Amino acid sequence: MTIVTRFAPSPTGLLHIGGVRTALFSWLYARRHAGRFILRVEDTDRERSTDEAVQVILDGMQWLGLSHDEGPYYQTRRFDRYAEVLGQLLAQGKAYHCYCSKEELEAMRTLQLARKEKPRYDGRCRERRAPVPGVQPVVRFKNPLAGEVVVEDLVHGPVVFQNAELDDLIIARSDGTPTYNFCVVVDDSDMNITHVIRGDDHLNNTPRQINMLRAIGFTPPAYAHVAMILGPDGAKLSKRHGAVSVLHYREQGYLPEALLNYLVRLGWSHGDQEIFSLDELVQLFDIGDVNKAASAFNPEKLQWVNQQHMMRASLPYLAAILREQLQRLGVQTQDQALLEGIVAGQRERAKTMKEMAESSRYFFGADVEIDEKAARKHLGGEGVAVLERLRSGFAALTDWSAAGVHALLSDLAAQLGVGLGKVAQPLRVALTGTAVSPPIDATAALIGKERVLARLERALQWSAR
RNA sequence: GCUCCCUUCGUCUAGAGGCCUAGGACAUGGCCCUCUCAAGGCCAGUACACGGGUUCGAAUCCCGUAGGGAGCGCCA
Repeated sequence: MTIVTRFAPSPTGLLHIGGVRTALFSWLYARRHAGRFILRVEDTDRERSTDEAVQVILDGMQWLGLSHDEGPYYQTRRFDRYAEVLGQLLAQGKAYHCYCSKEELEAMRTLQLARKEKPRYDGRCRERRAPVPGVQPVVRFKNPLAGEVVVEDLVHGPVVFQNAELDDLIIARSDGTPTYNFCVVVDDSDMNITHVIRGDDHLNNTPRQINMLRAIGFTPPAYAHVAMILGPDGAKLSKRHGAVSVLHYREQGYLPEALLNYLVRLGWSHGDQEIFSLDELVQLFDIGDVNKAASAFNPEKLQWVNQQHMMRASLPYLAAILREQLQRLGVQTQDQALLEGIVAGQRERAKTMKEMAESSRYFFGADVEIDEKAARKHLGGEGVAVLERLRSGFAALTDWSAAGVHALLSDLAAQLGVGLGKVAQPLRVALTGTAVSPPIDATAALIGKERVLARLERALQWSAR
């Protein structure tokens, strides 16, 4: 049997990391078993669904590389099909029209709550024969009255629900449009979904869906309900710390494979391994190994994971991302060698590609902005003499490479009888404007002789002012 | 209120009765390396929610309690 999973987000809010994680689990499970992965947009709530949210889902999935084999399907384009199944259920007496008014229903609920009962529809229209004039009825599914439904959940194990706890839910509104639970059931059945992997907020819906699935003659799929992601404070994820569009992470300079790696480790592990390539995940992931408990989102660890991936990624790949990030800062460049050189020098001192771009501005443009504090510390006093010696030394340097620069610096330090730091720091401030950069020999090599000499000159001017 | 779910370091997790005086990772502190900052290496502290059982033996099994979460919509 071919494994078929799906990711079925509703575009009523922007796709965030919680959704991404369930998408990832579904995708991984399908890939792991050489199955199919379907993308389905559950947009039946026309009031709250937005085109922007749909776009974020599409763009986000693409950025992350979570490719689908089918779809995207849109529920709003399948209304004819839902109407067809609805008609069948009605004809077979498995669903019925309910003429209760919202007021009537509301009264019923408050009464039940007052009696400390679980609010539920009492089925008063179940056996009604005659329509009520002037009332557009809703359609309710006739849920079994007795017995139990067992959800064989892949992460929770068997979960038992009593049918007596369930009521006859509305599957079509009075305007004829189908509701969520019904659409899901028809879709999962039509699309031959074998494994439903979703948030555990749906666990309570599952017995109803199983009953409906059986009513339309489909063997229910396997289910796996995964816990949600909490904010760093352990509370529900909010806009403050992560309930933002996934694309936000792209803007912030995170690598898609790093985000995925971080997310998969929330509730899943493989021994002591922390860093995984996507291929490894496809090999190792199993939905049955996922934890039951919710986990908190930890931005620091995400950063660490991101840097680990940066240190492992290829130079050309990172160079392309760095170029995009630089563009956001208004720096345009096509110099591939320079970009790769920067990546090589910066990737172990930046947590994100955005941070790398921000701390690499001195590789571009003619001048650098000199940081006052760093300049005061390194460009004054004995630094001046160092800078002057450097100026003449560099002017005469023919081997313009990191090794060549390094040789010059060590010689100078030896001549002056000081440590390398006494030479390197003034030079660093002169070249980068700051006291922090990749190794100064490599940095100087990347910046180039012409600009190095110009910046040395300018630093000397700063000292003399 | 009712139903369902969850509970190991601050955080992510390992752990499927003896290997656990509970392992790894992030974060934190210290040391080392070092031209800066990092990266890397080493070291340190901090956890089995609580209470009862079962057992020669429990983080692991059972039962309660507490705490947290979800659902109970003509929302998805």
